[in-house]
Amino acid sequence: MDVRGRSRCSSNIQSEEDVMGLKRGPWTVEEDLSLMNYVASHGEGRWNSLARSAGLRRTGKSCRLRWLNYLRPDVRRGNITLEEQLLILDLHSRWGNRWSKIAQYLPGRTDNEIKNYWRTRVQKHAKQLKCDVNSKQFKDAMRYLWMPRLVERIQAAAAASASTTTTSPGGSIVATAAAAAYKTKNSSSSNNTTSSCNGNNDNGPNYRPINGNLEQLVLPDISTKNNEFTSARLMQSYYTPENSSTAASSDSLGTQVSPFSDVANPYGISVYETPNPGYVQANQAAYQESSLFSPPSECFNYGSEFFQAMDQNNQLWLDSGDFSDNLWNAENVLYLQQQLNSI
DNA sequence: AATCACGTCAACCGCTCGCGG
DNA sequence: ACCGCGAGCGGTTGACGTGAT
Repeated sequence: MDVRGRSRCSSNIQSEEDVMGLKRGPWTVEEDLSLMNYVASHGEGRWNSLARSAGLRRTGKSCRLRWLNYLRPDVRRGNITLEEQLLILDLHSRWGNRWSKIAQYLPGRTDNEIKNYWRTRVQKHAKQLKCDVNSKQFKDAMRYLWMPRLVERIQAAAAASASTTTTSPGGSIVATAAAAAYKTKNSSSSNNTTSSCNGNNDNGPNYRPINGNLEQLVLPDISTKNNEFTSARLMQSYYTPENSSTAASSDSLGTQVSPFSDVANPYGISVYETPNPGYVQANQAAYQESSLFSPPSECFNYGSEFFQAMDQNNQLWLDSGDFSDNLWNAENVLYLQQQLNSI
């Protein structure tokens, strides 16, 4: 349990809330248990009345947030994996700050967590490079430098994992999907590369297997609420349980046990099970075509020089330890700054 | 040991949207 | 068409942790 002692509320608001009988700030264990027990027996929704009925001196908003971001059984905690980083970068390039939409493709991760990751990690790197996180330069640096390196790291980890027959921690997203989408997008329409960040391209990711081993990897549209069941079934067909390398059957829909439940439930209480949002596993081979991340030269006029220079600097991208930290070390940042400034 | 600076992330805020009356 | 309410979303805040000095 990681309830920190916070009292961030101003004294004025605090006193008003006290008058109203409402509590703010960090949740106590007792409050968590009350909320979990109530949701377990009555389900989610109608948060204001839920708060009252459960005897919680909290706003409905607060209850909803606490449940969604912390108490939900399938909330996944821990570091953002390389695969998840790749997905976040890719999906953010498509949708921008649509955190909840991005979170839909990272099972167990909340929009809040993804948002925090973006602000604390990605924006920090943009700051280091002295360019705006929304600038084309930074986006291209992500797309053609950061993400390819992430893919390489994922491949290396997968190879190492295969050789030692260990499994990926936490059954995390097998995010070759993002790279597969990359491949598809970059090879089919180079213009998308530069237009996908403005919100016009609001289609769902079109993750397809490059090698064709999997029958279908087009991620279904999960944004439509009135076809939730259909979407769930579709996604279930892409769902890959932890430690499995093949797509799972959809027969267990509705009784799917979250692969993350062991680490997600802070109190070890099984509240209820929901159809687990599926996720895509594309074949690792999707990455291995040499032209995968070659920047389409027509998309941005500095591409060839920028990236040839990168390729020529053999030492620059040699990674050890944490990928992102290594990639963005002082030397690399300086080099990137020089490249960006020369554009 | 004390202090400072910075990163992390849970929680709150304000706003928008959708729905029912 | 309008209104009120609940739900959800993105942005922001600030307490806490941790490493550096």
